[in-house]
Amino acid sequence: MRNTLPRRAICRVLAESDDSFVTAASILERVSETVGEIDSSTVYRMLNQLEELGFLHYIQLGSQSGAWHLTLSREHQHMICEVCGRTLTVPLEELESAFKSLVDNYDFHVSIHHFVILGHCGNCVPESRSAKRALSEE
Amino acid sequence: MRNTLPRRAICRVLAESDDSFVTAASILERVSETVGEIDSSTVYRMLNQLEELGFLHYIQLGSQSGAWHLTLSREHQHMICEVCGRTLTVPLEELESAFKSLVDNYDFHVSIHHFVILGHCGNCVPESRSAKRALSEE
DNA sequence: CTCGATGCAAAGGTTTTGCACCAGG
DNA sequence: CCTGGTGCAAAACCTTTGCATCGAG
Repeated sequence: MRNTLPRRAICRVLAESDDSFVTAASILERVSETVGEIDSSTVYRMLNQLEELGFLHYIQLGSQSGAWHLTLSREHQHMICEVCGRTLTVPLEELESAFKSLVDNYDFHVSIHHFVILGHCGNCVPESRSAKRALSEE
Repeated sequence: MRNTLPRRAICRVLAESDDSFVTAASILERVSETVGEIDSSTVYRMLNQLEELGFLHYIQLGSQSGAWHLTLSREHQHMICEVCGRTLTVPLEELESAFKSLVDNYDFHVSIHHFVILGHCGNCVPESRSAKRALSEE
């Protein structure tokens, strides 16, 4: 893998993301704020490469765009409130008993990096997708 | 809601889907096999209406397209093998203890209809997205 | 008759791909 | 050098939207 400016820029954004989710769009924006414009195809190619190498994991986040996050920390799962968008981090032990029974009873092995648990937090009332769309348009 | 031919056709497909996931594309295909071509915009408008009425729930399934499924049966959750695509149905009790702790400890309420649990089943070996893409192109 | 539903066409957003060119090693 | 990486442009794909028309009630 060659050491190029777009690569360095993307890696820096990923490093700064800590453990949150990044989208292709967010990377493009962040990079253009610092080292300047790079092409979206470069970002996608890079993300896919890093995913193949196992550094990133892909999930489908919103209704439109996908997101990636670092593989580094394996010990937790994410819960996202569908109303306010807040992301909660749950230690995996919290879910281990349930997931263990899935292996025992169904021979199914959960890959925690490939999905998030959706729901709503205590402050929020669940709404329909269209209601959310209407809200976000205001 | 008026009783029109496209509506009847879409509802029939949904009814026949039992509890599996349907995409807009799968509806279009199925309908065109029976009563004939209808427009995709009609399908999307219909699906969004049914979702607002609470008959359907939307989830993000593959990397590109969304999917809907009937709200009817509330008592289970879906697990999808990322390798072979098989869908397993898990009674909610199986997960209830874990999800209960999420309420107790995080005040987070899981909406089981809005996501699936991804992983791999006993027969399959997990692969990267790009490997899957390559496979599906063969 | 009236309003809601449809089909068509076009637009929007995300992601992928072909290609010529450039530059890292 | 030589291969891999880049930007550009264009395409593919899914979904939404504007608009004129049609038909259910």
